[in-house]
Amino acid sequence: MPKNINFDKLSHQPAYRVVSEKIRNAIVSGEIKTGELLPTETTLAEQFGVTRSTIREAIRLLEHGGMLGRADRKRLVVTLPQTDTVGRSVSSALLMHRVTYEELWQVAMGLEPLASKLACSTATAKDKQRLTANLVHTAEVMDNHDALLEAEIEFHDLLANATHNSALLLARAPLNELFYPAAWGAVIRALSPGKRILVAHQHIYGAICANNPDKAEEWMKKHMLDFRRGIEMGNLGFNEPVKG
Amino acid sequence: MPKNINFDKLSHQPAYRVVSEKIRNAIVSGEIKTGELLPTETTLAEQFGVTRSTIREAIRLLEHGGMLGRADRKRLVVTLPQTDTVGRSVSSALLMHRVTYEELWQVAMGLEPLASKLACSTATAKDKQRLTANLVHTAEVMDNHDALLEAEIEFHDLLANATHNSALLLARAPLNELFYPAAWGAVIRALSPGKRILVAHQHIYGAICANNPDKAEEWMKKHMLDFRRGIEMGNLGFNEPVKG
DNA sequence: GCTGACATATTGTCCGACAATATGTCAATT
DNA sequence: AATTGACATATTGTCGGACAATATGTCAGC
Repeated sequence: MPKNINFDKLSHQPAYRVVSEKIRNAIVSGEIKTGELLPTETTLAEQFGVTRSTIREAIRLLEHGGMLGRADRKRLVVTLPQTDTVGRSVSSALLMHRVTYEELWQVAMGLEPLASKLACSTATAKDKQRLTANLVHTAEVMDNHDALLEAEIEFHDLLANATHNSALLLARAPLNELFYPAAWGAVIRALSPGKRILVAHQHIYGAICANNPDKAEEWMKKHMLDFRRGIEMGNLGFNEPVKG
Repeated sequence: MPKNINFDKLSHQPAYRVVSEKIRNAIVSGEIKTGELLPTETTLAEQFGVTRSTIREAIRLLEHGGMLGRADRKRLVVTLPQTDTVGRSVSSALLMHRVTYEELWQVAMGLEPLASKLACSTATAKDKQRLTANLVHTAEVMDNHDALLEAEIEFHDLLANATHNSALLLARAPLNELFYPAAWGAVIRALSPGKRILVAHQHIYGAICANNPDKAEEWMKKHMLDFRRGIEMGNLGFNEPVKG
């Protein structure tokens, strides 16, 4: 009787994938530090024992994630993935999943008040200064729909940055890219809520400067609920998929 | 006096980037639907008027985002990016940013109670059935550290899936991959809190079945705070960077 | 010391080739 | 009729070499 040999399904990974994974490991493990130049394609090809074409495909795999940037448009340099870079691939995924405004709003309801609360204890002088400048600018452009939208988005982004929590920044990246531009844009065009927006922002900012986390959180919640009412009043299709 | 001609700094994007972007647009705009096969490399090369190598590099750029998968290990097929696939690149980014357990915990504090609350009204019978099975299994393996950790992670994942909110799922993907395995793992090994975990899960599950969002949210908060206390009691380096 | 010419290095793109493998076709066999 | 096997075909993975464009380094000349 023949032995029952158990062959494990051999996983024939293409070479460019293997190479890519090796480079990726070298990067996240810190073996190649951020800011350092990646070896040239030819030397990489020699080291891994493959052709330059294969190396190039492996590099492309990583390039999209944002961990590789261009130093001088020639040599590649290891870079810290920026929020917006990573956010773009997440946003693509969400668009393909036909994510609705409602779903994004729910996430925003979870993250934005949290950001407000955290920012109270983490915001630096520089952060507060940027927020101040944003408020001034918002007051100036209150009647310009496009400029107002831009200022509104910037406020939320500055606030999130003031937490200095990279996990939070990445988690809310799709809000910047998908949710606010489309949803706030619609509300602003339909209702011209410049005044209401500014007042809410001012209260949030005030609470942060007063180091009052609860109040900051509460006002951000109000702000988001207010926004939701705007969507509903304008009958703007809260349950429809976001269109990129 | 010569006219002041204003040349805009021409941005010489490499061909593989342009091609990649065009394909990406075709995909997210739905021009190529999910499940459909991507044209073969040679036809793409003819259509875009570039070489196959260039096409291949363009494809690699998209492949990492998870919007392209392999149908039969040959032809490429357009696929819905899975949570874990997208999550992996986010996790890489977070690792490079030297994200701390504390930061991830803060995000978890924002998203997990939210998931509990939302799941009350969205969980299907199938979802609840899966949760039940998880609870039974958790009770069985309560003294096996590895199995308990796995069950604990699965509970939170099932809960999040029960919201059927893809934005929320993507936002919390790094928790599954980075936070829970390392942090919960440490707590479980140090304190053997199997009983406490199970009780908390049962309360959350009970609140969902009773359609009591406030209670579900509250218990999840307790659960997360409890976990944090565990970390602090064990003196397990809450403020250190997560090691991948 | 600065400038400009020149060689060098590196990437972007092209071309052609071949092996491995999945798919389709069709005849032979049971 | 259904299955099998042989064979041609299509497609991807990998190779090797080639050349243009451009950034970098070097060195003479002013």
